[in-house]
Formats: sequence, structure tokens, C-alpha cells
Amino acid sequence: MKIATYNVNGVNGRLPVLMRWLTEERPEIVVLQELKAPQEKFPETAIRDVGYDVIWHGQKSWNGVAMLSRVGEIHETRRGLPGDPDPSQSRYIEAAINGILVAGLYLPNGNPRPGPKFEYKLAWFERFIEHAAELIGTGAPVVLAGDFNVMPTERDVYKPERWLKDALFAPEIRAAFFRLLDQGWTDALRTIHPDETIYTFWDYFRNAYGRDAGLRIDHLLLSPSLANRLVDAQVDRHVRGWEKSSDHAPTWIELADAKPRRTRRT
DNA sequence: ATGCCTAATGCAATTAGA
Repeated sequence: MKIATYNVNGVNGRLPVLMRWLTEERPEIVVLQELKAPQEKFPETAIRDVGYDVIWHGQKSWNGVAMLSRVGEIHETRRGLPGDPDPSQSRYIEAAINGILVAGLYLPNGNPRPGPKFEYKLAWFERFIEHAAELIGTGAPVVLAGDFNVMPTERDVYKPERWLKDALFAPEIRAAFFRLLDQGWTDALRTIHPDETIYTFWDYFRNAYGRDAGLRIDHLLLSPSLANRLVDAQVDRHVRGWEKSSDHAPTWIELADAKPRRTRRT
């Protein structure tokens, strides 16, 4: 089963690219970020027509998250973080699908740093870490997927020295990311590619994609019972080269089927 | 330090992205 995250940077402006990617790759579960569309302008029909159940949390102009499934109904468990520092921003959606709890998130960018936006990023991250502790504490199979707006290590940035003061790479943000991982989450992309330079975002500026001047900021974190099933993790980087592409590329994991529970002999 | 590009809003220029 393939689970993907894709920051579409405008779900309506991006609809042809999104539809092409969905029909070519057929991921079973998808989380989307940066819909940039109000609730009533989400392209529900187009997505259902290619075989997906879908839920979404829109917002005018900015943010917005969605979840798609073609492996059974989406059972929404929450939208918005508990204790969200600003509930008017649509950044979190969570649901149970086919025996897996899926969290789709769009962590704040946080620039400029310092400033109120950076404070909001830190506050949001803290709330998310608290909630993630509850999720992993249940022992359920959970995936935290989305645009984290964090490059965890120097390997995840084309020129680390230029990003040290940026809200995406600042020490306190990277420390927060590792506190999250220390709860027991597995960074799927880095586990499959331990030493490789692998990016999920290339700026529209300065031919960044052509120069491969990228960042790894879209992540899929797995609870222990899902990490056992991880067989692959990749970035569909060719999609970034398509006409009218998002500045992010779809990023995904492949999971083995769950082992059937051992039946007790009677 | 700033613009480079792109989307949304709404129709010009601003805000936000990362």
C-alpha cells in the first residue's frame, strides 16, 4: 500500500497536475497541503471521479489540508490540533483508513525569524509534539505525513550554511523535530536512503530544480508497528518538472500488508 | 539585504510561500 504526501500549492490551479499524478501513480492514500481554497471551492467531484473518497479542511487564500483514499472509507478523527494556537488556520486533519491512523499536517513556515510567525511555528510544533505523544502511546499503526517545513539535517539542504538562521533550519526547529522523532517515530525517507541527498522541494527561483538546489521538508513518520512494514520510500521528483508544477514533489512510502493476527488454537 | 518565481485575490498591487 502506497501512502503519499503532496504540497500542491493551490489545489485548483494545480488540478491538471494533481489529476495526472493520481491517475499515473494511483497511490492508495494521499494527504495534500496548501489547498489555498475555501471549503466550498475544493474540487471534490474531480477527485471522486478518479476513484477516491476524500475529506478536506479548506481556508480562503492560504493553508488548507485534505486526505484521499481508494482503500476504503475515511473515518475522520479530528481536524485542527487540540489546543491549536490559531484555530482559524487549516493545518491538520486526521482519520482512520483501512486499519491505519493517518495524520496530514502543514506545519507553519515561520519566516521571518525572529518574529510572531516564528513564535507561532514553535507553538504549533509544541502542540503537535504533545498530540503525537498521545498517538504513539496508543500503540496503533500511525503515520504522520505532510509538509513539516523542517530540514532535519545538513544532508537535507543544498547549502546548509545559508539556511542556519532560517525558520526551516534554525537550531530550535531542528531540535523540536528530533524531540518528536525521539518519541519513537521512524523517518521513512531517511531510513530507506540513509546517505543519499534526497529533496522534496525546489524553489521556483533561479532554476532551483534544474540546479537541484532543493530541500527535504516533506516527511512521513511511522509508528513502530508501521515501521516494521516499510518496504520503500521515494520522491516523485519528475512531477516537479511538469508544466505548472507545485514547488514541492509528491513523496511516498510503500507498506507491506499487515500480517494476519495469529489465531489462537482452541 | 533584496529580488529572482508563483498563487490567490480580484483587477493593481499586496501577501505569503520557503
